[in-house]
Order: sequence, then structure tokens, then C-alpha cells
Amino acid sequence: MKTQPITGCNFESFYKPNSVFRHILQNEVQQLSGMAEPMTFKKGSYIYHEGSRITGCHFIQSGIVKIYKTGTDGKEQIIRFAKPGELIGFRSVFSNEPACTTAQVHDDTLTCFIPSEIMINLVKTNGNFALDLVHLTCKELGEANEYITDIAQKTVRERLAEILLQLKNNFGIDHEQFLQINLTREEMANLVGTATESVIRLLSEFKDDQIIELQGRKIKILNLAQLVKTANL
Amino acid sequence: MKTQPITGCNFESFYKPNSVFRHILQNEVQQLSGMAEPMTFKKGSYIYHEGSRITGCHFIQSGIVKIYKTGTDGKEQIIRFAKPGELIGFRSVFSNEPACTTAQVHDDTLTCFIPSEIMINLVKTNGNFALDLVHLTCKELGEANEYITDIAQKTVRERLAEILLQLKNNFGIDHEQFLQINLTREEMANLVGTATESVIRLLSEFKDDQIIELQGRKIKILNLAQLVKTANL
DNA sequence: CGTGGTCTTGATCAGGATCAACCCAGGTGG
DNA sequence: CCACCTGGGTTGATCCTGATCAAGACCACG
Repeated sequence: MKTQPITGCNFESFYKPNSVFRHILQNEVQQLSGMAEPMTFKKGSYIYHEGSRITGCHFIQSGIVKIYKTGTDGKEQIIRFAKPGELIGFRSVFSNEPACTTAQVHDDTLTCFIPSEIMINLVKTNGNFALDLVHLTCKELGEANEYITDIAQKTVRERLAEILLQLKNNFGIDHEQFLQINLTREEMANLVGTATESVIRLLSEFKDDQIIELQGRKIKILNLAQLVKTANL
Repeated sequence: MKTQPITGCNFESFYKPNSVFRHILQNEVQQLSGMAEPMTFKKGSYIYHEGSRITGCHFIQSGIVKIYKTGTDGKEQIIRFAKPGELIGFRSVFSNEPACTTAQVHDDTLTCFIPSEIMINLVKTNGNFALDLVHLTCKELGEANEYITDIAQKTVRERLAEILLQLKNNFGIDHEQFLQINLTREEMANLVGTATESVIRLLSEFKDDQIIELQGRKIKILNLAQLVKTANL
């Protein structure tokens, strides 16, 4: 006789204020608890690969996941870093296409895996959930359009400043005021859409201008106003 | 006593194979016909402006609409050209934010205007429609991510070639093989994300290389294979 | 210790942006 | 009817941002 797994998914996180799943009903959770399953991933491992068919979404419980595309020359373009409470992989599930991005674990991650059929069924039968999901995709679409404009029109300097602000907003700062997320210079470059050397040079310029402080990969924002001005929003 | 407008929206177009509205039910059309209204727009006029609140979506019946964002320095970044059968404005309706783009009429346009409440209600009550809408937004999201990668990593030459291919696929060619849509050089530049002069120079290079033929604004693709190669997909 | 990954700095190069003229066609109004 | 204007389109010259190449420095770790 098969025993229950000791821990299933933690459904409490589904009901947090900004969660896409906040309007899920009790009976739907029942259904979910039978089909959804917790999965753990080590830093550096892959949750899914660009071009592969995927069978469901992952709702991130803890950790950070890097979502990126690989350009024709093999260079990675980071689309975003996803954090707990965010849903990844849904784009491919609903557009019914192979994954258009790769999801790689940046910090050890725990997800709740939800099979495609469940997701699709939820959209069909729970209007409020459908609305929340449309809301989410539309918001991401707006951000993507914003980024297209930025990358097409702004200088690398402006974009780097903007990214630093975003990282602060999305991942917060620790007790010493350092950004919680730390990226390699190369990752910063792949997020900004520039060369590693350019990021290094600009970061040290920012440091010289007393806008930021650097301690290895850790970054502290010293002069927020100046950084905002540099970002030219 | 108020008379019926002579022509309401043409709902036949709602049921075409790739329409988001293809799963709308009979009774919902009844409801729609009371609330949706046909609107005509002249070339150059605006359907909505970036930053303004909008009260519904437009389902394009005929014409072409330019969707663009304005960068901090006032330069327009064209996101896409929308054609008959496409829905515009839904992003703002569902994300519940002001419009993040401007929609300007490129060729005289007829739309069917659908108020936000109707759209939201449809998502809530018609699961298949909700699914189609999510499908649509996810597809656009994938395209946006694709474009971010392109613009960050490819040369202007490659992007211009790619845009020409897209324009051919999306708007087709006329009996003389010219692209159906014709844009000013500046619009091409704002679509590719480069300067007008660069577009002009590259187009004449393409012409010298026998890849395309130019007749004013009209463009004919002579060597598709070479253009695909140039796009480096 | 050696070795591989990351970070840094300097030198050089090139893709494109910008600036400046000029052409051309199609209005418009005196 | 013509002078003028305006909005594209084109071409050439120049400049500059940022990519690329090359060489070390600085770890962290087996």
C-alpha cells in the first residue's frame, strides 16, 4: 500500500494577496492536492529547457529562478528572475507551444508543480481565476513592451540603473541595505543586454559617483535619487 | 423615439478560425449586439493614447492600426501593426492600468468597440473564451520576449530583414508581389529600433544585393532565401 | 598548489547614431 | 501660374557608445 508523501504542496501560499491563485475555491484545492506535487531543485539545475514541451506550471514556494532565452549566437538574454509567489511556465502551457525560455535555478528552489490539464480546467471553470490569470499575463505583456522600448532607445548606463532599481523593488534589501539578490557581472550584462565588461565599467563609475557601494557581488544603493535620475525614467 | 443604427457590428468576423471570439455563444452575441458599437477612424486619428484610461477594447474589422510607445526622449517605438481580426486595448482593460501604448490609425479603420465590463464578464462566464484570451496573451508574450532578445543581440541589418519577413507574413503581398503594407522609412526605423538613415542605407544595400526591389514606399521581396539568411533566425 | 571561474583594466575597433545638405513631389495660396 | 512650403527620402561626413580582444588579478576549492 502506497503511503501519502509526508509533505504535499503548501497551499497557504496560494491565498496570498497577489497570488494568481487567490480565488481558488476549496473544492478546487481538494482536486489540486491530489494532482499537484512539490518539487525541489538545486542551484544550477534546470526546471525546463527552451524548445522542450512542458507538462505543467511551477508555482514557486521558495528560491529564485532565472528565466532566459538563448540568442542565435548562444548568448543568454535574461527575461526575468522569478521569486516565491510567482508562476512560471504558464506561457507555454496556454500558448500550446514548446517552451520559449529556459528556467534555471539561481537559488535552491521549491516549487509546486501543477499539471497543464489542471491549469486549463481551472481557467475554464473558475471565472475569477481566469480573470486573475489574464490580469497577470497582461501585466507581464506591458512590462515586456516597456522593456522593448527601453532596450531600443536607452543607453546601457540608463538601463543598468533601471535594472538595479528593479532588483531592489523585486527582491528587496537585507539588514545591511545590500540587494538581496546577487548576480554575477555576466548575469547583470545578460539582463541589461550588454557586454560583461560594460557592466563592470559602469558599476565602478556608479561607485565612483557614490551612487552605489560594491562588496564583491553585493551591491548597496547609497544614493537612490541619483540612481533614479540616472535611469531617466 | 431612438432608431436603431443602420449598421451594428458585424459579428460574423467574430467566428473566424483564429478570432479570440470564436467560442462566443449565441446568447452572448445578443448581449454584445446591445453594448458593442461600430466605430470608424480616419487615417492619422487616434483610437487611444498612452497614459489615458480606456473603457473597452476594439476588435478591428478593417484597416490597420499602429501600436506604439513613446520613449522618454519622445521617439516612438512601434510595438506592432494590428490588422482586421485582431483585438487591441485589452491589455489595459485587464491589467486595470492606463494604456501603456498609443493606437494610431495607419489605414482608415473600422472597429467594433466592446466595453470593458462586457469583456470582463465574458472572461468570467465563458471558460472557452477565457482560455482563448489567455492563449492570445501568452502568444503575444512569447513574441515580446523574442523581440527583446533580438533587439538586444542582433544587428540592425538582421532585425530589418526579420521585420520585412514578418510584414510579409502578417500583411501579405499584392498581385505584383509588393508588400501590402507600406510604411514610411521612419516607421520602419521605429519598428526595427534604429535611425531612419540606417533603414534607408540598409534597404538600398538589400536592393543592390538583389534581395528586394524598391518603388517608393513599396517593397517587393525578390530573394526570400537570402532575406531569411540575412535575418539569421 | 594548481586550476578554473570570475572580475578588472586597458587598447582598439566598428556599428550605428547624429548632423548637415540637398532632392523631390505634392499641396496651397497669392 | 508660379512661388513657396512641407514632409518624406537620400547621401555623405563625422562622432561616439559600447563591443571585442587581450592580459592580469583575484579568489575558492579540490
